[in-house]
Amino acid sequence: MSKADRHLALRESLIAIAQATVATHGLAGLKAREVARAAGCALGAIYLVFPDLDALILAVNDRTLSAIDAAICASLDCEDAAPSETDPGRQLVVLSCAYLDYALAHPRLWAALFNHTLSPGESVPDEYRAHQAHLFSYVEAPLSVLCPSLEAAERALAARTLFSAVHGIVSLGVDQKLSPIPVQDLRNQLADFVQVTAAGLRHACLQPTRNRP
Amino acid sequence: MSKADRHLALRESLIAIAQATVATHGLAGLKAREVARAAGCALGAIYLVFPDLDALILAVNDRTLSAIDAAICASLDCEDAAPSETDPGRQLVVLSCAYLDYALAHPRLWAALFNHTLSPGESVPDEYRAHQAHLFSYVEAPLSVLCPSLEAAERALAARTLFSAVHGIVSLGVDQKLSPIPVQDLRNQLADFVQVTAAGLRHACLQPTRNRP
DNA sequence: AGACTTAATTGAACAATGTTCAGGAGATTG
DNA sequence: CAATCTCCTGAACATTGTTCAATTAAGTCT
Repeated sequence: MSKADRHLALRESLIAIAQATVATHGLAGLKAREVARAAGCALGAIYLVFPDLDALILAVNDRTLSAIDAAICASLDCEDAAPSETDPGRQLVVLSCAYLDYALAHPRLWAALFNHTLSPGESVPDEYRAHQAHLFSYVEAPLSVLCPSLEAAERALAARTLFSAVHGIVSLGVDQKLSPIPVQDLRNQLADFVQVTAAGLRHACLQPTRNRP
Repeated sequence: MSKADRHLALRESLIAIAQATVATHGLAGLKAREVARAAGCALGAIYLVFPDLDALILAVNDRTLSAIDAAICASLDCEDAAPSETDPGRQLVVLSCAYLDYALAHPRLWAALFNHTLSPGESVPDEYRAHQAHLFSYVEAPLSVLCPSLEAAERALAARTLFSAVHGIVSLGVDQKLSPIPVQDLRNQLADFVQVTAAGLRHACLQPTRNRP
């Protein structure tokens, strides 16, 4: 086994262990010594693969983004016995619920995406950004049906906004600091909200009168 | 000066110093020794006033919630030369923009509200929860005009959902991990989004057909 | 006022953490 | 086999939050 191979194998091992740790104990439960022990390597070996623990967390988050992407993709495909859902509003509801479902199923991995604040001066890798953009792109398809008149740049912006709104509902819905809300209520609120917003969007794009303060 | 007074004075001092520190350096910049030095007290004195640093952070966050409340209240009152804005959609836009403006003006204090995850087993104080509920209540007034048919509980839930959506747009709008978006674009997106959703809500509440997956 | 008791406050010590780097272990070469 | 070089180790360091024995201050009684 070559040096590069060992390097890669250790990298994989560390990411897998960190992922499992974050999934069960959250970001705060990730300790360098624990990871090293679980991986069967020396403490310092971590720093031969990652510049610091932040980079390891970033790698875990990258995996999480992939998993969310896969979950959303799957929700679009199988789509509960109705093979081709063509109503864009309903499509957006399906997307949103898939996002919510992932957050509920893997709350700590999901939280790690947003709780982790990178050290000052550091910037996220391009691949990470690409993953985020890919998630937004799922929103763009129904949006272009809803509002065909939008330019590409406008549509991208609107997709980001809509995604952010859904994220906010999910985020504060599962937040421990807010009064807890029953899961079914949360799901209903999210679905209704997306449906209403889709209806509003369809209507607004036919007669685009903008009212800004 | 009685014991209780000194206690209270030190408490005030610690909160003020912590607030200033978080405002300039973020949550991660809050160090027990720094705070003690700035307050002119011993390291251990902090723990005579707060059980741990988390409690101090919670106190700072409580102040931030008050400040946001005040900012939102002010935005409703002064309302750019138009003394009585009666359109509920516009009212919601004003509220949202006030929230965005606070986040932009005090990004680190605002981020501290959501980045801080409380230790397992601990729960937030009731006063904190009351502050959050009060923020939601601002949304309820326009909402009850938009959808008069809603029950009180439904309206409270809807207000929470709408607040969460706005929060999400603001949150991901200022997030360093997403590609940066010009402030003016963000403001426009937020205003348009709220307006569109308000229109959708008004329409949906006249003929409440719910479509859930 | 002075001696004694009680309470409040201190900051050195502790434990837990991320990160580094002098040195050792093992492979490669002459 | 010695010399050299590469890779890896884990003890040591710096920085944290938190505690608690020791010290100082406050109060009380005669």
